[in-house]
Amino acid sequence: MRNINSPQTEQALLQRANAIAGLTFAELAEELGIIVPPDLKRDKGWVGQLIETALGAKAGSKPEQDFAHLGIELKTIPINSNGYPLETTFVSLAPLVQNSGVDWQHSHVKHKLSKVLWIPVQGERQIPLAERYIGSPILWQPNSRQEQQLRRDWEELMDYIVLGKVAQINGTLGDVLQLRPKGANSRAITKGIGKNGEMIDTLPLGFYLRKEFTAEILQNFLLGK
DNA sequence: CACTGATCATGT
DNA sequence: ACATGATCAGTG
Repeated sequence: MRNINSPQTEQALLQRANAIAGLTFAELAEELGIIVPPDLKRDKGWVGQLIETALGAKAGSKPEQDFAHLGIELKTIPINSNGYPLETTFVSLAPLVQNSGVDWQHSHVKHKLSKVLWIPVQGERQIPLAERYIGSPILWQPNSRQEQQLRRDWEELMDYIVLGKVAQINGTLGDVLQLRPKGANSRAITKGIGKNGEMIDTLPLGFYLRKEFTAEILQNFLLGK
């Protein structure tokens, strides 16, 4: 696999992202010497890692933005033929303990979403993985209304966590941000706060952006907003 | 058929 | 277990 250096400026990153727009996964994978799997069933993160490699993001599991020196997080987003998101977007794990005093301004969610480079990709399963196209990049920062929506949901959801109501949490809570399981499987365990304030074993949860929210980001870009 | 809950791969 | 990258798939 060819090594690609990390872009040193936002402009250079955007230039690279624009350069791969219009390629199929097969075309980009060949350039990079990467094998395209038959489907994503056992390679759910493959598209994200393909784009990371192409744009020079460091691979790995480090808990920081993809382009920390640029303050930019990279996200691929699968869309249908109408340009509408096919999936929610994972943001970060929810802190289920040691979270008293954490406010929105210092939250992982706010930090991760402060600046995101979205790469729309074709995601419909009827299209063979190799033949799916990469779309044009969208560099996004939340506007004041979007940040207010995120903050309101984050604060509501964190209240459940801090007040020992994790057992009452489900994916229906939150207008634009939701909490859903995030782990190897339903047997995954982490520490949380119980209804009497005690430490309990519970399912790890992650913050996800609802499709309606990311759809607005993509739509605003098309409208030149 | 959209959505929530479940799941997969990999590195630390 | 937790962080990265996400999509799968049963069901209301």
